[in-house]
Amino acid sequence: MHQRQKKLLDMLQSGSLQIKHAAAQLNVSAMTVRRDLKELEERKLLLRVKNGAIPHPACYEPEPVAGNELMEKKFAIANLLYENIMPVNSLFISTGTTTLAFAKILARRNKLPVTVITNSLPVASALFRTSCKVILLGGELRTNSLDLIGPAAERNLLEYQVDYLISGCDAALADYGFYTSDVSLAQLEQKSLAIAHHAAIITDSSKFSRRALTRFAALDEIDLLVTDEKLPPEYSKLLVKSGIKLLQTS
Amino acid sequence: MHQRQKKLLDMLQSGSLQIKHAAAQLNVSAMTVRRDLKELEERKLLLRVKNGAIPHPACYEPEPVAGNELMEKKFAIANLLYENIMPVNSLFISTGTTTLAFAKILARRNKLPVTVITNSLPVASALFRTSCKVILLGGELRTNSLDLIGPAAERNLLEYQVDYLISGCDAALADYGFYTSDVSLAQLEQKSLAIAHHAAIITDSSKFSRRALTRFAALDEIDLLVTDEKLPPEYSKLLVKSGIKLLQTS
DNA sequence: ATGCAAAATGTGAAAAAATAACATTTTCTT
DNA sequence: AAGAAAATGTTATTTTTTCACATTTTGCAT
Repeated sequence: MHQRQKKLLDMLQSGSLQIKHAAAQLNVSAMTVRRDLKELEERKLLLRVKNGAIPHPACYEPEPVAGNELMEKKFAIANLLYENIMPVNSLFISTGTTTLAFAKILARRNKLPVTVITNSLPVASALFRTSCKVILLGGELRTNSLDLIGPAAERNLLEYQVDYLISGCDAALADYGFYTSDVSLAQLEQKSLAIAHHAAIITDSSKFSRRALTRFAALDEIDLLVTDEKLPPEYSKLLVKSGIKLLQTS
Repeated sequence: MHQRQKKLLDMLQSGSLQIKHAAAQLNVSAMTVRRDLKELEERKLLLRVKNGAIPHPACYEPEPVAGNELMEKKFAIANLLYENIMPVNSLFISTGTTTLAFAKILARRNKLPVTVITNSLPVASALFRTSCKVILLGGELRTNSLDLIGPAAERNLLEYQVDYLISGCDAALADYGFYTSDVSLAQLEQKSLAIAHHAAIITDSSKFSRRALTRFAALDEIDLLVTDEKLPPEYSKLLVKSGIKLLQTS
């Protein structure tokens, strides 16, 4: 990396950076600074804002949001869940983009003191400075999904009890259960089922009829499923027959 | 808050927001959206970027400091520490703004696989997508300082051993020791000293001759102290006499 | 209801910033 | 040392933002 780009990152460390100021300090034209900032932004090292740049908010989302359309659907689902389970005293919110959407809705709508246990940094951060008390499981941080899994997280989990487990899934019902593509995560999900009085799964309908690596829950372990309106009827029947309360966005 | 502003925040939840798009969707002029965004930005609810806005990224930063003079000093100190202890295999990085500066330097300069244990979310997030393996202690999240303290964190800590402890302090040497103003944090710091082979404290010289609530370390428990050039000579002598290696920025 | 004041919103001009295209300088290779 | 390639600077163009002011809406007292 160019020496000058390193200096730009240095300047950024103290919070933010203005193009004019940086150009003067480095004795180059504003255009050059712009070009550097553009390159550094592409490498996810910073974020350009009007007039300059700020450090990359790496924490904020596991993935740099791609499909807004799907996200809106997820928020609708999360919102429906919120309206149907609140108020509760304690929640476990698992890792995932749909569960993160739920956390954000909780952050904005809930004014009561709720204890939230989570293994996801984005979820914890979404509840930053809200009325929620947040307990984060410890363990090894997976830096792609920004969550904590593994033996340490599982040990921590067993010290708590919650009213509701909120979880997503990568695949549903293929052979009657809920699946995730990560083995260690499945293990953690299984243990969270054990500490929760009720369990809800939120997922968009595209996950049905898919398969994924590991099953973490059988049908009768789940109390509530929230999804969108496009769920094929054969699945609805199956869910209802298994005693799962089914909610769909309209 | 105005209904429309709530809607804007809603749109933002899915990642980002474009002024034109939002104006069309809300049936108002772009100017009105701009005005709303400006107001919401002042309330720290979002960040305006070219053409729109993104959610407020400061989630993992304790304070959204911009252009802090003291911060530059902290980076100089942290940098000096980096040059003197690296390479190591494992580190415990405690919570604090100076230790966060160290984490950022580590993130940028280090290319080797280092295991970092921390109780600070900002530190964990600074090491996001680096060669470092990050272990986060579990426990209750303090949402002001974004760190984890308490019994759960302490229990977690005891399962590890590290080469170096990196810690800051709120006060130093008043009656020969290192102090913090938070009792639970002091307790955690004491335990981290027990699991570390070496201990370093990084702090600016303004902390000397101050007092703070709780002592977490005696002089002989510390191996290395890094501070700036303004440390009064009587303290240097005292430190060196206690066998502490002293480093000062120039 | 009516009129008035205050607030909110819209409009177009002006300023500022980002981009693009092109000119110039520097660096590297042979 | 020449030429190509890369980096940087300059200027023009486009886009975005801001500002000032006109218009509409809202709230409230009469």
